[in-house]
Amino acid sequence: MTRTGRPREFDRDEAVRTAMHLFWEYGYEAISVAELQKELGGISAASFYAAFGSKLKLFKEAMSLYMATCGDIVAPLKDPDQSPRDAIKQTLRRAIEVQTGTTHPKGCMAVVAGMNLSEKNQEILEVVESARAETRKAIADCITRAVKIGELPKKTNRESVVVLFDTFIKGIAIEARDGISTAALLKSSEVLMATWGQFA
Amino acid sequence: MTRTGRPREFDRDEAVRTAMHLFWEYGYEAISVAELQKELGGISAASFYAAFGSKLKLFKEAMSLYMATCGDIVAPLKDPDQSPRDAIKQTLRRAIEVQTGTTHPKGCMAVVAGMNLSEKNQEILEVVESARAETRKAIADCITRAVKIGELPKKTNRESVVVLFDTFIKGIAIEARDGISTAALLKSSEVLMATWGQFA
DNA sequence: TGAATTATAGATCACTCACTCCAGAATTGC
DNA sequence: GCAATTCTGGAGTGAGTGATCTATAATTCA
Repeated sequence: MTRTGRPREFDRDEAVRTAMHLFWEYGYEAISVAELQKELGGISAASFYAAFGSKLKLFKEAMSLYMATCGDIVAPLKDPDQSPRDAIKQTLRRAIEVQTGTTHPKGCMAVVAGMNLSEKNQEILEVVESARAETRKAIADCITRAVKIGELPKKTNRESVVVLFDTFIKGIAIEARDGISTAALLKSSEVLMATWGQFA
Repeated sequence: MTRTGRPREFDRDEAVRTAMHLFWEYGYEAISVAELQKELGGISAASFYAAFGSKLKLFKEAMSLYMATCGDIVAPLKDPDQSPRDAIKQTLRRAIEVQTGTTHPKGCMAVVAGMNLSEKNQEILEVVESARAETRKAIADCITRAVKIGELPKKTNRESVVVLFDTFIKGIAIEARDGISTAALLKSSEVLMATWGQFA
């Protein structure tokens, strides 16, 4: 079933990817629709709204793309065949490598893209907060599993451990923005992981 | 030496404090001058600019106030009579208690207030980044002192330890914004501190 | 009292914001 | 060819942006 009507003159998927990078770099409010139009190939306002509906909808699409690609650092945590300890280790490594990467903006989009919002754009807050909650949930499930299979003692204060790792992961976003190197963050994550046996 | 001319009809210091809270809550760009005027007691634009010069200058004043008051979590680190370990412990506690406090916005102003900036306001970036760098520097000096006085082994990879604590502290800002409790963060900071002896 | 100084209210500046409308162009199905 | 459909450029929307202007009000000092 071919689509009728005049064909779009730009690649929609590529445009969403570009928009993701722009929102990631500047945040929702600090990148204007006019700038998006320009960066998306100099498309007109009419084309922009015909293709994406609104700035808000485009952001949601960009955020979904992010979570499905760069932002998917929690995949190892969900693998039931993997040891929880190794899974956390890998998730830390992935978070650091993505957030300090050079092929895209620094930091975690879920942390940095919806930080400064005026009253009228509070809906964006829900989008980024639920994205951040996903990561936290995945860590919590992993730690629960670690206790269940005996990799952590039964008496472990699970919440403390979850919050410890989650806080570190969220902090990476700021460190990356401040230019802290991949190597330095990886080493500090090793120090953090070396404490696994200490948890009580 | 009394000041001549018509006296200001609002309390300038209180206005800067109010502005600090607004910038802290919404970030630099997401709070407009018009809103600032309204919250500062319904002052006119003329009064605003006569008192503060510009939005940028008011932000700088607000940031200075923040660093001198709420944001001053690093004071313990600079006390040469205090054990570095206790100093770090106290700084973590202060960071958590301030950032999850209920008398002001959540999170660290240096982290959250200048996150989303358009090209024209990059000067704000320098302000917040240098504020964040202050904290990092204070931690680094403290860890150096810890090694010097033998509280940490000479072979300690200092940068890793500094980045570990700094990342955790910066992460608190995000956790606080996400509603993680003071208690949960304090417990996770204790878990983190329990690893002090592990550093190698 | 009157000059000097400073703060005020209110109008206004050029510009940007997200978004819409319209007429025409490019495609598909018949 | 022709209707139906979709996308395009360009003009334009009202509301909001940070900042300035003018005229006037309130104060100190002489």
